[in-house]
Amino acid sequence: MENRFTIGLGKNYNPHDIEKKVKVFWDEENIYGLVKEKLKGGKRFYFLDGPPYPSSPTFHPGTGWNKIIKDSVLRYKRLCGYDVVDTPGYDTHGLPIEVKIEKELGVNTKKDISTKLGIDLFIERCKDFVLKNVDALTRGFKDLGVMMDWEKPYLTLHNSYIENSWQLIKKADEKGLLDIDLRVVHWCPRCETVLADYEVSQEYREITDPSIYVKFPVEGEDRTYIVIWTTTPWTIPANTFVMARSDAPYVKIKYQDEYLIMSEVSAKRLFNEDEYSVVERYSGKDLEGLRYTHPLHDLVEIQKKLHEFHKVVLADKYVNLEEGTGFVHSAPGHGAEDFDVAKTINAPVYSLIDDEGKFTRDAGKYFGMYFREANDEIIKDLESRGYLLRKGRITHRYPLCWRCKTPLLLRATRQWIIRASKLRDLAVSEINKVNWIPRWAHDRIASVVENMQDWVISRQRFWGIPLPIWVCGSCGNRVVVGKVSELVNYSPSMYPPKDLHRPWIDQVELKCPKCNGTMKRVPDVADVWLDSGVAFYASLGDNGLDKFNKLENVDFIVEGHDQTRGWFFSLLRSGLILVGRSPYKTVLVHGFVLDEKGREMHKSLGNFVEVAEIIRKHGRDPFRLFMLSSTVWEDLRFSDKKIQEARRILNIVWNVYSFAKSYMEVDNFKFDRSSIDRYSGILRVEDRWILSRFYSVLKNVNDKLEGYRIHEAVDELVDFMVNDISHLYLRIIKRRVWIEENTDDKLAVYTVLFKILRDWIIAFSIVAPHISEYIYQGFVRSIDENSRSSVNLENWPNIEEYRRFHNDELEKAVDVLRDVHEALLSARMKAGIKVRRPVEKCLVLTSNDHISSSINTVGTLIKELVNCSEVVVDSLSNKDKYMYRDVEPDLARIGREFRGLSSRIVDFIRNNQDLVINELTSKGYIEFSIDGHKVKITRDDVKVLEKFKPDYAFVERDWGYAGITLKVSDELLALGIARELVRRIQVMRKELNLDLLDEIKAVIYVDDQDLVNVIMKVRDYIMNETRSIELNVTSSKGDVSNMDLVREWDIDGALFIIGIVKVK
RNA sequence: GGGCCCGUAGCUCAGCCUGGUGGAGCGCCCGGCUGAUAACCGGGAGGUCGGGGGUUCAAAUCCCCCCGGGCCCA
Repeated sequence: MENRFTIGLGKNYNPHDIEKKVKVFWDEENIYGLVKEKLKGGKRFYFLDGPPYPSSPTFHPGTGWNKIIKDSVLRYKRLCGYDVVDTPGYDTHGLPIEVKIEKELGVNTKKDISTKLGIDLFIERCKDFVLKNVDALTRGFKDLGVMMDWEKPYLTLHNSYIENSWQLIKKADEKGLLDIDLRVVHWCPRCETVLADYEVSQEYREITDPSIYVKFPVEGEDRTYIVIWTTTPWTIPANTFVMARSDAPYVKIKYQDEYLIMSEVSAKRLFNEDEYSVVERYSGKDLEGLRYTHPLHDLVEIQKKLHEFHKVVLADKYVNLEEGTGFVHSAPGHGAEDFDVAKTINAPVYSLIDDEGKFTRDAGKYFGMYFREANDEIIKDLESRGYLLRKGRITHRYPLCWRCKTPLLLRATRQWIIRASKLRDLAVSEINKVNWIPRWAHDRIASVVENMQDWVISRQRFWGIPLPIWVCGSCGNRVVVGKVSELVNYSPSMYPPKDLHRPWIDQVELKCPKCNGTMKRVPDVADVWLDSGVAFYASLGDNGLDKFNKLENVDFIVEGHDQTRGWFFSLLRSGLILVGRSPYKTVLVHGFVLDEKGREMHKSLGNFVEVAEIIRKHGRDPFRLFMLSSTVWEDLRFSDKKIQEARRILNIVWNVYSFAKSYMEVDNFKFDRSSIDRYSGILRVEDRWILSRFYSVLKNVNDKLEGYRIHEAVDELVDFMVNDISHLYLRIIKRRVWIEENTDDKLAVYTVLFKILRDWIIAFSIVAPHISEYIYQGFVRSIDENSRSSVNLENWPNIEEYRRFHNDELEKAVDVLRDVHEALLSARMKAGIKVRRPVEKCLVLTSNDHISSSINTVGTLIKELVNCSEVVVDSLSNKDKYMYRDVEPDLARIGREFRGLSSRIVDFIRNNQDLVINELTSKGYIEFSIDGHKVKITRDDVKVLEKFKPDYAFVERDWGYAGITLKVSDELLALGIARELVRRIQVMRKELNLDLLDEIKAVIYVDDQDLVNVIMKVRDYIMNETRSIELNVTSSKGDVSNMDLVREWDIDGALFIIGIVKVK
């Protein structure tokens, strides 16, 4: 049945092959559908996908990481029996897409879209573009093995989504939070729309602007001026007043034949000391109300209305003395601070720039000029009138439009806002109820929330959610619509448009309930943060809010840390407006994918790596393992080498299952659930250990996954497979499974091994689903006939089944075993004795009770691993049995101290070693006389060396010594040679490509009758190990011509000729 | 300018919350294994734990300052 899932010896791990087959299997068998069916009615787990922006058909590796993290969590929850909400989403509206379509169509202005092209065509193109990209992205995500409801994603462009989103605005209106207000906003004159502060901050660039000092004539005083400084001459026509700082020192100076008023520091900065003289001093307060005449009042129409406000206004907050003149020229229509101050003095707010960035009629002479291009003209006019004090250029950081790189301008406009600042306190308390992982994510959102501002929701564009606000042309009454069906209430004869986008929705006119007048929709669309912010209920389809209320809250979201200020915040804000609380319970934050050097990956930097390319090169599972091993909330450095490492780990996984499968298959082993009980009485220490160990691993993995510390859980799983199963357990049990009969002992091993391997691969499927499915099909299903049709239909391993095996002491004993094992191998190495050669005894000298009792527990394993006949634990106090001490005189010291007597003293020490050592250890010194001279030797004059008796090889560790005996009995020698011969014959079998079960006849020739006799003693052993039905050992060169393979071997200097032939 | 994260072996990173002789993998050098074999095992070299100060018997770990990198915001 599982031809396509072949596992076994000789089959290598090939990710591409495996992944392809598994994908076909999942599709053909509709595994996703079966999983959904299985989980239907289970506990709900509401996961909400942060919708990526489909502006391109390919995605960043970071987006891949994002989806893979989500996938691992969802897979875990499904295996645990949760009926998960796994709808993927796409954030489909917004200007970047409009800009792309504009480029495709070759239109440059907003007006072109509405007049020449037609909004309907434009919207259709946006939609087509988005849907095409959504398709491609979905294929890409699916290809990574991400299991979500790809057939039914939520798109913010769906009618149901738009309709759901309207409820937020309606709710805001009901709560009295919706308003229309004059706001100074960043405006892109090319896109002709407002930008949110958030959008502005993304794109500051160094640009060069004029830097001018302008003289504003003081009213009623001859040749006297207030001096201001600006880098935006185009705002001067809109100047309304001048701000000063009350506590700052100002001066009136005489410069040439004029009088200039400015801050004291700026005078010093602008002029040399001998160029001017101070005429009068003021503090800012003294200057309050000082009136001036606008320098271009006769050229600018609107200035006629502004004359009464032309005076000095105190505004300490907004005037800094480090730059400029201490006077800030203020145009309330073009500066946020100016706007604030204007309100306090009831000054009017005029913006002289229109949507396209051109001066309006109010600007008089400058009417029709583009704002930045008017700079030169304005400077020229100021200069010709004698009002320009200085001019220069300055390079400074200036905000550009992040989509089209056009320099922005500040402009007062009427915008729809939601007064979110009123919800600030609620927000602060709500974020404390959310589980932020890691904890510092809370601090980050806190700093965002504490500054929560009113939310400008309107955008003057096309491709977005239309604001559901209708205003009456006659009486100004406004209506906010929360559902399409409500439209009919206002206008019974009306058919709602099939598509709720502009321009179709614009044609819907309602009858004013107050005056029967005609109500038209406001032309704006919504800020895209409204789109994604309402996803917590809008993504749930028709009547999303009702469904959300049933689910209670979003259980889990995870996005990159850039989304703190983005989606996490916008979801929260929308939740507060609509349901008065945080809409999510747990937030996991993940890092960014950077390139190898830690720089951001960008196509423009040339360090961008396509996901498709990674998959082609390494495979999906290695990529997933690599990403899921990385600390979730820290940035991840992309690295080919690390992916290869991940692949190597998967290769070990593969080899373990391949090993297990080969043997279980040969023995026709079948697993059934009761067998673990049947064999529990005869389990060996290693079996009990690995079961206990798996309990501990499972416990840690569960804890870590519940806390979303995914990378730690993955580490734990991988470490268990590589270090506990592959490196230790398999090595220990190898001999037990080589036995040919189906002994209970072997069946017990198989049972333990199978159970653990089955449960492990189920757990691992959340990390590497393809190889896990493949192994589940090729290994688990062929040995356990009661298994499910897919690993995805399994249950998460039940830790309770392992609890009774938990034995902490045993686990610690095996830690000791590892330590001692390593020390003993090191001792063998020191003595130059290969592991293949058996030794008589392994010795452990220690006074550490934990070490000695542990060895008593696991001593049999040491015998197996170190290849010795006996393990002896002895107390450290008995070490004299194995070692002796030498005293080595320190010649330099003794020579210096005793001069002529030195050589005789040295001789004495060397000839009386025992005496010297005893005296030195008991008293710390020894006295004797040479030629009647009294000599006192201390510990410092000699070195005491510990040496081992020649029969032993020891190494030192912090707990004592580990060693082996070097004397070898004839029997052991024979066994050693046997293992050398076995190994060579195995190599030859391999060379002939023999099957595990094939039998051979063999002949061994060696020109030494003694060796022949030795070998004859272990002939049976050799035959058994090599599956030989006949073995001829001889010292006479016989006939080897009918052998399949003949080889010469050099073993410890003796020449052996071995021939083998396969039995047909 | 502010908030947060990171800085540990040649490279990539654990360890830090809860102070007690600095670890792993990769790479390198030497050796071994050979019925998992394009796999595996052992040994070795390699660290001023970014720098400086403080607390403490004891600091990679806690506190303060500084330097470098990143993210978010001004």
